[in-house]
Amino acid sequence: MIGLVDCNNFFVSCERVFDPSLEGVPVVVLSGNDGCVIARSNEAKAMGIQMGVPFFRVRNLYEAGKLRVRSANIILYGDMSQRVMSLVREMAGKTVQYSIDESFMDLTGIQDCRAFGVEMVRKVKKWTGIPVSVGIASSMTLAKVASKFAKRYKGYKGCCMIGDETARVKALRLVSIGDVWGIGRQYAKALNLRGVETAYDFSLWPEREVSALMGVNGVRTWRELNGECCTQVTPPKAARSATQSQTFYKTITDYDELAGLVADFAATTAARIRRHGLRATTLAVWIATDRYHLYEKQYADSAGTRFEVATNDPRETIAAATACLKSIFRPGYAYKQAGVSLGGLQRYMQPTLFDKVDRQGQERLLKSIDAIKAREGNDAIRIAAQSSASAIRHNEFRSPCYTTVLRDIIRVKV
DNA sequence: TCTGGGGTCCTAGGACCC
DNA sequence: TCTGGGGTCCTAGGACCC
Repeated sequence: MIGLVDCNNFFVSCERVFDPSLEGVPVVVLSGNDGCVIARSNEAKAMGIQMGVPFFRVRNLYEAGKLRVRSANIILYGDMSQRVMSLVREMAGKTVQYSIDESFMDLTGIQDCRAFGVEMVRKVKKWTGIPVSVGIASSMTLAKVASKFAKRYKGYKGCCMIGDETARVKALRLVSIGDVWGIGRQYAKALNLRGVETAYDFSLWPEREVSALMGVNGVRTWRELNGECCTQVTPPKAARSATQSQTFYKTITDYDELAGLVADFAATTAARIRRHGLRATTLAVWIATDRYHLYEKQYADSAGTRFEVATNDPRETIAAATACLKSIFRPGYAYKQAGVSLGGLQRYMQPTLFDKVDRQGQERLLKSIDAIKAREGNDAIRIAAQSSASAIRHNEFRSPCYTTVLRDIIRVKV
């Protein structure tokens, strides 16, 4: 059997661990720049607040004291995630983390899967403060379905298992096709048009028709709903690309200001892949004006380039990103978004015959920079071209980094 | 009705996920 | 006034090869 552990309303739950006054009341967590709602407590969901809704649409609720609000604190959530996931690994053995708040588990060999799941829910809550749900079934897609039921009905004590054919059919009849993992908005619409309302309707379709409409991924989802296991719990492959992008709180018209931010993206993305021992062979830069303000002059473009020798040196990524930016920047526009993406990531470096860079010296320098950052903080050392993207981020409702920054550690009154 | 056949590589765009 | 950010995979089509 395959299990899925899923943290309930994860970002909100993290905030609640350190601020119990958020317990039992409507809470939302906002995206970067406090743009839109990216997590909701059950109480906030019950008020009808939708995922992804712009904050200004619900700000009145906050001002009326009916809604509590937090800016996203990814450092805190990342650390809490590690605590939960390491405990899950310890209990289940073979696991694969699927996202910041979900892990799949291979439960082969476990006698009483449901009892195991119930115990996991209890233990994770007790040890980390985070409430989780566990879904168990013969395939990943069905385990996803099961975890939704575990959340929906209190009687399951946090763990639902789809263990036989009767349970499978009963469950699929209760799930709308759009709520199935792998069926997004477009396919849900297309399927509704063809008379498919529930996951069960879909599971009865002939495989040929599924294949014609949705290709190989659709067939995989269809088979998994029918109980066949098509995806194994295997370690994730190394990342193939890494991106950093930002929607700015204000618009930017000045080239130098934009170039400083793009340089910062290029440098931090390089640092990120370096931490994973990866190098990039391609780089792309994109910029765009405010797509929501159509009465303003619109412009968006991107440009890419290729590295002769795969690199994770911020000096090289900054130089490449700056050249790309120069080729697409048009004066007279108010830019609202920009991003840098490194692609073709690989573990090895193949030097070329005419490479002019001293690669060993480069490696030594980068190691020294990383060591200084590790000791003195991320902002202790930077390339002159970089400005600070985080400095222009707007976060009105930021909570402290309780678990990762010493001065933010929680105080207990005596 | 008719068009050779079999490949590879790259890119852009579209679907999906959290 | 104010609308996120980070990914994956597949497919179709074009350029090119023999």
